[in-house]
Amino acid sequence: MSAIRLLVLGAVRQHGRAHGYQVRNDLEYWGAHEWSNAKPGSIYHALKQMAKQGLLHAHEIAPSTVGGPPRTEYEITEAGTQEYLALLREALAARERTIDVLSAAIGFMVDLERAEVVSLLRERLRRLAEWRGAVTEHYVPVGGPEKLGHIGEIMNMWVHAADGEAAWTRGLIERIEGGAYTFAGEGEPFVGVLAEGVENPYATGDSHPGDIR
Amino acid sequence: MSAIRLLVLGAVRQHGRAHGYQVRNDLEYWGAHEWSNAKPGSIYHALKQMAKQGLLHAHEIAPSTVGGPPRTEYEITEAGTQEYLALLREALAARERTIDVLSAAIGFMVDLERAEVVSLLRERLRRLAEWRGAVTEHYVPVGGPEKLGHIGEIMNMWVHAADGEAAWTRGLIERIEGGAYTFAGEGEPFVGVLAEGVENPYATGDSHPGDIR
DNA sequence: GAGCAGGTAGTCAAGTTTGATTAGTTGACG
DNA sequence: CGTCAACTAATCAAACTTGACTACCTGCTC
Repeated sequence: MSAIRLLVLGAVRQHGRAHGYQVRNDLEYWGAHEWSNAKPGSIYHALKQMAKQGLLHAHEIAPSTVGGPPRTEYEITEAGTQEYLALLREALAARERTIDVLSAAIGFMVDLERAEVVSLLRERLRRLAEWRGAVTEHYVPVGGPEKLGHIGEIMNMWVHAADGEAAWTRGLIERIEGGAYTFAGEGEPFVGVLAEGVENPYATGDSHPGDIR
Repeated sequence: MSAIRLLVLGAVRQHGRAHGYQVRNDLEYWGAHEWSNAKPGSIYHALKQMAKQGLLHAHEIAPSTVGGPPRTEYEITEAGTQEYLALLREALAARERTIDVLSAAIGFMVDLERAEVVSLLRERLRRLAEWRGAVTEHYVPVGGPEKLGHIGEIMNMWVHAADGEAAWTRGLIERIEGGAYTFAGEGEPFVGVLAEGVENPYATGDSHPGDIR
């Protein structure tokens, strides 16, 4: 799974109704162009594709207000909401290799309820542990580990990565159980999109740091 | 950069001359189908593409020995070797987000000289530190970090990941400087491909662990 | 001796991603 | 008043990836 569908669905959903450029702006606001494949082409493609699949409803808008090319506004459908929640849950629980899907999922996690997020993160821990076991047990050749030579460093790296991720996940669980943040059904949600007409303080300025991706 | 070009170039190079199925088998032997996008389609595509670009030389082989579809054997060109080494160096030095490129690079690192590998890994450390600084400094909003809400967890995750990677990299540098493994120009190289006719002890058996990718 | 599991070698269509490019509008400056 | 830079909005071709599929042969079993 790439992060793009999750990001686009999440953006459209928070707006209620949004056209491609708005989505694109939100993703830039979130810094997604730095840590995911959120290029214009991918975003517009994802919108069209998901409209074709019935996850979004496309409204053709007359090219009225500012001129320029005709715009299409999208609205999330019931099927789209289901898909969004499914992607989000899977992203939180999966032992993902890429940081982009997990980043997106953390950004959207407050769309779920507190208890569910905790249980998804626990599932993540379980899968990390399972994988760690599989790597250490399964990839050791018959003649003992020393037969592996430098190849053993690959497994070492994986185990290291799994341990690091697990530690971070445990920390996050603790903070969430400790009452941090505001989740679904707990009142005033966190506002994560740009209001129309507000400038983006995190825009892709020249001063921005080395390519984060 | 995806890992596939590096993997395919490395495989062809170790064989001297190889056809698609042989490359495919090597990658499976290395477990690459578990942690990279090394599907048949991608492999054959990469071979053709790189032949078109002059990185590989394609020899058409009569469909002689066993029947079946006509095979093409590939040989790495001078340009291909240059590209391979460039990809390898970049993969070792880059603060990569994906584990697949780095896994491949670790597998091939002994094709370089010991001193160079160490210096590339130091460069990697430098870039990790730079990135860490950029994340902590740049992504803090005007009103202080508490304004970030749960979004701050994303940066927290990145910092965690960077620290973990740096720690592992330092460990690897230490082991290499301590004399571990056999690098280019140090005699008998490590044999990393299957000889023709030898069965693969790590084949995709049913007993293999949960999807590692 | 029919047929079926499995190995060998590769192709293909559909979907996705990338990077460049188009095309119009607005603001700013000399 | 022209024109140049930047913004808004989107498209396109080319490349890449995916998962399923073709086709052929060998060995084994019922």
